[in-house]
Amino acid sequence: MTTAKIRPNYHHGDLESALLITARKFVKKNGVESLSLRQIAHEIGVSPSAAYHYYPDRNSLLAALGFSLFEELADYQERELAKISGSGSKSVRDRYRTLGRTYFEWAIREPHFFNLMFSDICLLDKTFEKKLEDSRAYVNLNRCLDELVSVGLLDKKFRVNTELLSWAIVHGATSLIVSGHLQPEDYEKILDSLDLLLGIRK
Amino acid sequence: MTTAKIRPNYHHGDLESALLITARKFVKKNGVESLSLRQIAHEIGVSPSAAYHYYPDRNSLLAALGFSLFEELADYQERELAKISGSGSKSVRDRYRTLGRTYFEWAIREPHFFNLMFSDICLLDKTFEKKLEDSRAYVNLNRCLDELVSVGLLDKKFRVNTELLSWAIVHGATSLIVSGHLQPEDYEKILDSLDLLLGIRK
DNA sequence: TCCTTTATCTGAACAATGTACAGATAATAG
DNA sequence: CTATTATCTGTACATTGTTCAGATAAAGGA
Repeated sequence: MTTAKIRPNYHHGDLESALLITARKFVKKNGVESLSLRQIAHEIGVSPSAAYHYYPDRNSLLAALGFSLFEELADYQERELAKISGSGSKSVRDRYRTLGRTYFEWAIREPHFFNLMFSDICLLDKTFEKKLEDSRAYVNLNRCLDELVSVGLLDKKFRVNTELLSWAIVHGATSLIVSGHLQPEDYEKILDSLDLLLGIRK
Repeated sequence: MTTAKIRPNYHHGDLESALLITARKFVKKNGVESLSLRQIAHEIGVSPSAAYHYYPDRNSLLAALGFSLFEELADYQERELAKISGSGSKSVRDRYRTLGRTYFEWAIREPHFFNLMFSDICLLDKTFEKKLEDSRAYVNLNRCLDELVSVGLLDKKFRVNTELLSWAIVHGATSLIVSGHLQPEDYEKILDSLDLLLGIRK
């Protein structure tokens, strides 16, 4: 339970994370455009300008939110990965599929989050570029591809930028579906088309 | 009475397309967020509310702009396609590559356009879904894939949803690069990785 | 030609927004 | 207990999207 504050006005106590949590709720429901700093401040119970002590402007708050959403996605992916035990050929393949499936499903479930994460709002945060190699989702993908090699499902000489290709396919399908240019059922079609080309039978 | 009627303020003549043209200029320069109906109206020389005679709100103007940008992209693609003559194996393969390359290059050159086209602003226009089959870019892609089959570069039995797969790969790579999560040089890496998997040598 | 109708645009107004800034208030350190 | 610092308020300003009554020009009919 939260600590009972005698004075909820001055010194909120944890305004910085309260701003993030409330912003998350607003974006989740109505998307980035509808987010209003004043509404957030009102909901928390602080003055409209209180947020400026933690974030220089509206976009900075949104960027911080976007950054945290990458962690959320990785959390979800790792939770789903954990459900698959073993290191056999079938398990590794399942894990590889799961990485893509979770990416897609998460975006379908929270399209507003997905749009924020890949909008130019999160672009101004230059730390993103450096963080790519350290991104948990990216690390998990690379590890999974290495497992595919070690288990004999992917020849070592073919493992050249396969993490980029995998990401591009899953992200492309997801993005086109989230933006309404393709239908949700097209996700499976796209992966099946690739499998067919690669000579993989289900 | 206040404004001099020397200049034809009333009845601009072609305000609807002037709005589109000016909106295009603003989005091209600073993106969707920065677009202001009042600035547009001021630049054209009409009152702030003049636009509402042609578009019910700001997003409708942006959606109309986004729609026209799909045509612009198709124009550019067809112009580049026209530079490649012949129906031989090499020409067809060149055309296929060109479709992807132009998609990517266009997005890199006009990232704000690309973002608008695949934003949820252009989602509310329900006509988009129906127009997919009629979209020139989509038609060109399908035609090109059929040519790949007829020229022997793609076995007929593998041509299942390959247009969706192709689009997803190119769009995914492009989107990740435009959003700053990958670098421009990754586009070639991704296509090369696919070629390697498919056993295609350059 | 004059009159009526219709399409097009203006002007003023309103509520909401992001943001800046001076000062009030509470927590903290000495 | 006092001085300092971090945190938040209150006010203010410019800008925005949008509405709406009415002005103006164009078009059509007599």
